[in-house]
Amino acid sequence: MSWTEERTATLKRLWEGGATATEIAKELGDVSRNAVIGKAHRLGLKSRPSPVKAAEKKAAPKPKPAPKKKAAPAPAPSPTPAPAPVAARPAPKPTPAAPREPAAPAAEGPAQNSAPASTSPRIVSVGPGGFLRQGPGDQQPPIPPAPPRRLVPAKPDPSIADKTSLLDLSDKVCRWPMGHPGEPDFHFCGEAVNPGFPYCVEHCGRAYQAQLPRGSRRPPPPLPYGGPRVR
DNA sequence: CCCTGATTCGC
DNA sequence: GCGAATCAGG
Repeated sequence: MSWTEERTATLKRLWEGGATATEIAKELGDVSRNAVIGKAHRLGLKSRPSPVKAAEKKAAPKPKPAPKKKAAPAPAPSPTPAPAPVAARPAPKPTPAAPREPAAPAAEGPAQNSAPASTSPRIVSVGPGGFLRQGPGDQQPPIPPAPPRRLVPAKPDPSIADKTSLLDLSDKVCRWPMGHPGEPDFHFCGEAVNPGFPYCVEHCGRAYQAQLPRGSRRPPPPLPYGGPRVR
């Protein structure tokens, strides 16, 4: 297997979605965990909470020798002592007081909302999944929109004749994806939307998770697809 | 031991 | 560019 456009996109989506390299490899199939990691790095994605990261200590008693396995190059003792490597390390100082840009809200993904907005939220009611339901004249979504990822056009297939295809989407029907893109039966929910949301009431509950108190957060943000079947 | 991601390096 | 082998932390 090669890294096609689609496989690469899937890798990127899953990687950024927090899936482990093993999970991604399993999902993609025909690739090893190492392949996934290697590809991810080549793509520029990198560094999600990794176990081996604390490679920084004031006192570094472990300079990490040369565990070269193959073609161990000779130390090459140069005749010249090569002294005075003066400006070796300027000690990069990345400006600790990095000022936050005025606005850079991650508009998608499991946004970890922080500020609890102390002012009264004017909540009308709360939906099944804990999302905030709004009144008609109150059209400011309290939660960043567009949780779902990209919509992939499903091939015209007779098996989905009765299903809601990409072309059937409108502002009135639930856009929640059912199944995985590319699969023959991939379609959309199609139920009547919860007013003010792109999804029906049921899927609003999945798309908009209630902001739980710190410490009681559930790790796996339920993505529309990309992992084990969600339906 | 298991898991994880990071890195290297021959291909 | 790819990924097995290896390293290294939890």
